[in-house]
Amino acid sequence: MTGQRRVIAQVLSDADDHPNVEVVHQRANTIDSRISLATVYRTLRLFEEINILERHDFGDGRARYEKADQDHHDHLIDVKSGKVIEFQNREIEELQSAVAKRLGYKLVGHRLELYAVPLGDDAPDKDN
Amino acid sequence: MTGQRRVIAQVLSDADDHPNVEVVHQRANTIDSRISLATVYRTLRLFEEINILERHDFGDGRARYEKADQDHHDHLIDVKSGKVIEFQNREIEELQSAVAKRLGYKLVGHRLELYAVPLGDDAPDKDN
DNA sequence: GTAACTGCAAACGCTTTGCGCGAAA
DNA sequence: TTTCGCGCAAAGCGTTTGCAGTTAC
Repeated sequence: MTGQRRVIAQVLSDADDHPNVEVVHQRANTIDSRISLATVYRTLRLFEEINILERHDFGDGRARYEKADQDHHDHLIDVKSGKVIEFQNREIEELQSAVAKRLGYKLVGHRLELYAVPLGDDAPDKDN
Repeated sequence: MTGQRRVIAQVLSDADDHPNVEVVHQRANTIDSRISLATVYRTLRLFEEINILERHDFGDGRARYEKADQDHHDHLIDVKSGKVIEFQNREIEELQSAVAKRLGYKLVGHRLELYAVPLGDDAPDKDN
């Protein structure tokens, strides 16, 4: 266990958001400025493989990470601000398994993301 | 409206799967071998922007396309074969809106993918 | 001392783009 | 004729990797 890995682990342990690799790199460098981007990539991948971290792809073309959680959750992405909110819904989970089963499959994983705008903030969309 | 665009439109109109760009390019070249990959990329993006096509990302790192459908559906991906099955489930859709609302949001889009293995085919996974 | 890890820079895979030629209207 | 689309090759972007030097143990 090297210093770099400890720092990167710390960064993600402290994070309460879903930082991408560049952001992890920046935060790591705040603690120790001698950590290269390649090491961040390598370490994040390593941590993902041993299930310490989860990798997500929220459609912006870069991977984002969070610590692998005890209890499963999905994500709602605020498309105005980019904020990510975690939620759980047992009913949806059960329906997913049921759908798979009905199609002759056993569910082994899923991806559910809700893209949404704050209520009361949804003026008829003028183009931005 | 050029010949290339007509061919590419045809290819996706005929497709009953979710081809990636390379596959679209191959199929297009079967009809007219003078269509470049760049044109395929440009045309698919164009068609997506005017809502003739939908772009998907099933986690393999390349975009996949299908014609924009009248009725919305989600996807189940057979992780053994890579096959993609479309399905609809009104209950899940409604629950998604409800979840968003409960969090103070209005749902504007979502992504739901089920990753699954064929029933009876799910032997305790030996490493592949 | 040895194996594992790191930084650097080069390479990678998918996608986009600048440019000059050619086709559509 | 004038605009728009095309093919080509180069560039862009996030990510991975070969290599030589450096660390952990």
